[in-house]
Amino acid sequence: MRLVVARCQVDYAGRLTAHLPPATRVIMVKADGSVLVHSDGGSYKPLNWMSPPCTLREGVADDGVVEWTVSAAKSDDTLRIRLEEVLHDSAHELGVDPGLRKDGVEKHLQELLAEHTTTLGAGLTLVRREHMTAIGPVDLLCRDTGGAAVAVEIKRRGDIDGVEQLTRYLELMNRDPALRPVRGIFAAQEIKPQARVLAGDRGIECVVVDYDALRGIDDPSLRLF
Amino acid sequence: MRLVVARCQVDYAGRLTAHLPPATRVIMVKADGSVLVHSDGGSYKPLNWMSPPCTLREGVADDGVVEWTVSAAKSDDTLRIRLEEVLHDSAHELGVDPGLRKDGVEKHLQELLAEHTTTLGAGLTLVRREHMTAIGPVDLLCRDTGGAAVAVEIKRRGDIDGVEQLTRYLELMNRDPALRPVRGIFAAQEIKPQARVLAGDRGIECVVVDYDALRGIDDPSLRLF
DNA sequence: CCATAAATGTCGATT
DNA sequence: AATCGACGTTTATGG
Repeated sequence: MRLVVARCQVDYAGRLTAHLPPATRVIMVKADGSVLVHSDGGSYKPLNWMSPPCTLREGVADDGVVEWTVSAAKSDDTLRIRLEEVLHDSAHELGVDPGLRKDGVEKHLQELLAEHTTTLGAGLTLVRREHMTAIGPVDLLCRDTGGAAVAVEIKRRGDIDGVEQLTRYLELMNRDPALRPVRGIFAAQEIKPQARVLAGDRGIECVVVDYDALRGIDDPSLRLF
Repeated sequence: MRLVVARCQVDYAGRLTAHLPPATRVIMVKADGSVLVHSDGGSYKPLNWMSPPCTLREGVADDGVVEWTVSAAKSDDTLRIRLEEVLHDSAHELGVDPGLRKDGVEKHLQELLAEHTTTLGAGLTLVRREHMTAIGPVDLLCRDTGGAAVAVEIKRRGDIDGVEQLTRYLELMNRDPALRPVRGIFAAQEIKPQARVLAGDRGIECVVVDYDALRGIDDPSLRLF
């Protein structure tokens, strides 16, 4: 890992073209050759970058300024960095990273809801998780007290896309005489207004689920701090 | 901007929980308090991070190890970094960045296609760009040689979402007696097979557009290098 | 300020 | 390798 702080100008040409006027920035060159140009604000996204696999070639422009040309290996994407004034330049041996362990995403929410289907509606019972259809798996297939099938789509954030997805499943499942009629439930920690409206128009019920309550907010073993 | 290279352990708790075992990494602390933890590989996304607005508090753990606690201002997201061994620590004044200029995204593609509607189909003429409907603007509204309305949805990458979007517009527009019948064209630089199949099923025509050809690939003033 | 759509999205899983 | 869906998405844009 090489860290450079420099007054620089950057140009990118690839899927789009982009230009950064001269200013002082941090340039990160990773062991795999990838390059990140960061400013002192914004969030984790660099102003400009080149993803691996790529190669860095150091050269000198016509006016004598040091210039890096970073070229992608598979496409003709190119990043050109003019280093007008280098304020810091250091290299560091980092080694291979053991990587990140995650917990708490949609899969976990699905597991919890599968075990607590009544959260979605009184009397609902689970038939199976990941019920397969021709166009993909439905998160939960349930039956209500009347024995009718209920397809459940689970999202962390209930967006319009999720409603469309569930609509496609329902359309398909309702062609199956063995299942018909199938109604839909759209379950999420948060449901966007537009998604709610579309769901209503499609006769799909919306349920907002409380992840922390399901997980058991009082269980101290699940809290890090 | 502060740059720290250190053997560290990181824990995040917020919308999910995540853990990084001890290893040497680069930690970037930006002027706005945001923190990025980078390894020596991967792409531009940090292993862990905290977005602004947030505050960094430096403390010492029970075992004497220096520990940073970064807390988000608006949520209770927390990032905890145990600095087991600091190999490098430097601070740099960067100043405000003038920002990025971009060119070549969807809007530009839409401008180009608006001026060259025949690329989408022989005899097509433009009625207007950004034709407003109750659920949002249709990229292009055209008429064909027979005078029938044609709604065009433009994407850089033609995905299933875009087909769904156009479908919603068409459904709505076909309820309008003044426009009916309206057919659809899905235009993109690249169209995914699944999107193509769905479009076919909906009676929507797919057109792959060559951005470079439209822009005029031979115009040297548009080439950076 | 809230809501939605785009992104040089990135990332992981699965075909 | 290609495709698909999720993401602590982030970021820009319009109401």
